Amino acid sequence: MVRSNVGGGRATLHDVAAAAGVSVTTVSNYLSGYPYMRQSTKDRVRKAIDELGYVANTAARTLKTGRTGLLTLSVSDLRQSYFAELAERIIAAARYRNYGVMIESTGLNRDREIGSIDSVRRRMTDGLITSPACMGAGDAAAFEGDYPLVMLGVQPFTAPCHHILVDNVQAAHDATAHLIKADCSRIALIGGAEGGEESSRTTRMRGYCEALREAGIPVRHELIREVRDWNALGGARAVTALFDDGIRPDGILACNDHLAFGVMRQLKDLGLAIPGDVRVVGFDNIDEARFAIPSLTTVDQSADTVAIKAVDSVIGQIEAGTRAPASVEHVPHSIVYRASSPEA
Amino acid sequence: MVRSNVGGGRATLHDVAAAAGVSVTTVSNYLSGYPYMRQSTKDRVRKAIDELGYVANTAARTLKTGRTGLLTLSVSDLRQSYFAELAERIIAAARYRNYGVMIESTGLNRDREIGSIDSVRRRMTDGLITSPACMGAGDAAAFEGDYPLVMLGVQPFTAPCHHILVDNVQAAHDATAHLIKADCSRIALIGGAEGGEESSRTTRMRGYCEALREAGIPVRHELIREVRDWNALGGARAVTALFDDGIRPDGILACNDHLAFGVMRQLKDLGLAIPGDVRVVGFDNIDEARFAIPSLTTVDQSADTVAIKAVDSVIGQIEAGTRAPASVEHVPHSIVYRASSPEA
DNA sequence: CTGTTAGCGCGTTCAG
DNA sequence: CTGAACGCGCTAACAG
Repeated sequence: MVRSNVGGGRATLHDVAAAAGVSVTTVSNYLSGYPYMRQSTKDRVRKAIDELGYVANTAARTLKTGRTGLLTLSVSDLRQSYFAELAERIIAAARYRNYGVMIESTGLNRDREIGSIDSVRRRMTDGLITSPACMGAGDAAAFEGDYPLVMLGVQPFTAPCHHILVDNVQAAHDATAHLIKADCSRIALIGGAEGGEESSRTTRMRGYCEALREAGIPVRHELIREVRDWNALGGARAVTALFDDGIRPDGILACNDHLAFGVMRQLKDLGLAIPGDVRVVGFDNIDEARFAIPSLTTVDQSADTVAIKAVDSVIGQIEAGTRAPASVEHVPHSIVYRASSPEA
Repeated sequence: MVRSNVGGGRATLHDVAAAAGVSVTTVSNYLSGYPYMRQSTKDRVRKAIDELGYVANTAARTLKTGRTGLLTLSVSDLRQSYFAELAERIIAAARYRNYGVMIESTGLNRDREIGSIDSVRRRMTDGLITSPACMGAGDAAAFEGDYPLVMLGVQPFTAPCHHILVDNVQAAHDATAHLIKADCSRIALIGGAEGGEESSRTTRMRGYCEALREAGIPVRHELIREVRDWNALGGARAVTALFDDGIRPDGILACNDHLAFGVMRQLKDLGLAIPGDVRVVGFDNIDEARFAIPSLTTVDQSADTVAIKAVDSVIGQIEAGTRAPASVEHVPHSIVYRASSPEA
């Protein structure tokens, strides 16, 4: 019978020791699985622990050991399905390793992205996994330090840490090549950007251009549409703009799945068939992509692999007591073929 | 010039005190905004802090004060947009109050739902906001205790704490009444359940039945379809099953927006017009609902209000040092009219 | 206005 | 195999 005296939660190691008629060391040893102990002692301790509903105080342990058992995950917006799915997997991977995850949502705010290192600086958390979206080329220094850190996603700076991401240039290249192979010649890119700092926008743009060039198709800038907010509305508007400009693409590569959903919606409203008149490919392979109308062909970013690698890396650093050397690790990507653009 | 000695993070209050030539109390006072201090002392302390790159150690403070500045949010699956949006808002509300949020994802596992109280039992976290989905009528005792707790969503038990939720019966009633007012007479309910423990499924079902009865429309059980997983696939399948059984609804109330997306997809594939042939109403008002094809009429659950109330409540309890008395608080709901079923 | 001091609860020596 | 004692870094009395 456990007495959950959670709130008033008195019982301390001393109480247990007193109740069991042993010393605190003995209880501590018992708790950490120290083997050389009389069975009768073990039983007494176990009984005392149960009766008192003893639960170790994390703060005291942390103060002593320097470990909180917590990780910080910093993303820009959990409402973006990609991040929600990534978070879900990171929580699962961390849980498996007996770590908890504190989530910081920075809402596309550079200062808050930088500020997310605070939780580890204050030792509230043992390490940081971050995916900044608004930091500039000069911001690398913000991450200088020796605390455990893993960086996720394309960045305009060279992070002084382990950096995990898919090869966005190659991924966009592959997706574009797929459309070309399916006989598309007027391929639009929704969400790409021609200039600005290195980001998903620019790298996916580069892959797109590369693939076109390799196929001998000239890059037409009217086909490239920047979109600020990568959501369905942005995708729909981009299609409208495209058609308003008299452009009739036969293939569309959207920089994420939400954009692709909006693209498909607008194409349908214009009376176009997918993939008959226009093929559509997205990016991220979020859960909803399977259920879209039609189901969406998309680039899988192996969020699961990223999650596991990120958690392994940061915990490895925690256990090693020092940051991993700077390095870039590309995780594999793949195209998931569905109805919006079947494999050619 | 800040030396970010995060990892090796030595500098302690004593170091700062020594460097500034004052005592630890003075530094501590300075840090907590104690007003009665000579400006020159303040300056010396500030300077020492900057030079040493001092950052307070949370664990030590926690050990002393008993507060971690962390909340636990426990949900079943962050990939469900409703929870992602709720989490985002709870993080924002907590952040505003200078609290961090640790997220527990329990994946429809009862034991893990119960286990989510562990983080507060171990005092790793100051309070818990939880939205269990798999606990039974007999599980109320699991939440006995005096720690700060807020329960969210319909539950089969009377939670011994502050419990925040929308009135699901009334909400489903309103949604159904809206369809009736729009001249629907064969209204299907997707995701409702006729039996089983009290849950969103059964309460929404009750509201649906009530509204029909009030309008003098008999409840036809073939129109009610249980769906295990409330995602688009489930919604699409339910529609298929409905039509396979020879049933032709003219209005469909889906128990969440994802179901509604699948419903709409399947209706379209069957060549039916929305809202012309069939009107569709969802539940939750997730962000994507605005962008669906057609845009989705849905019941808004005021996730934002829930988030703010939940955070306020749990922090209130933390500050009061005791759990709030058991109480049920209904937050307002509203129907957001969009293209899938415009206001009659 | 500032300094001294005693714990918070746990892990970890070091004796016995 | 077990017990006593110290200290992690900070806050809060309490003195001065």
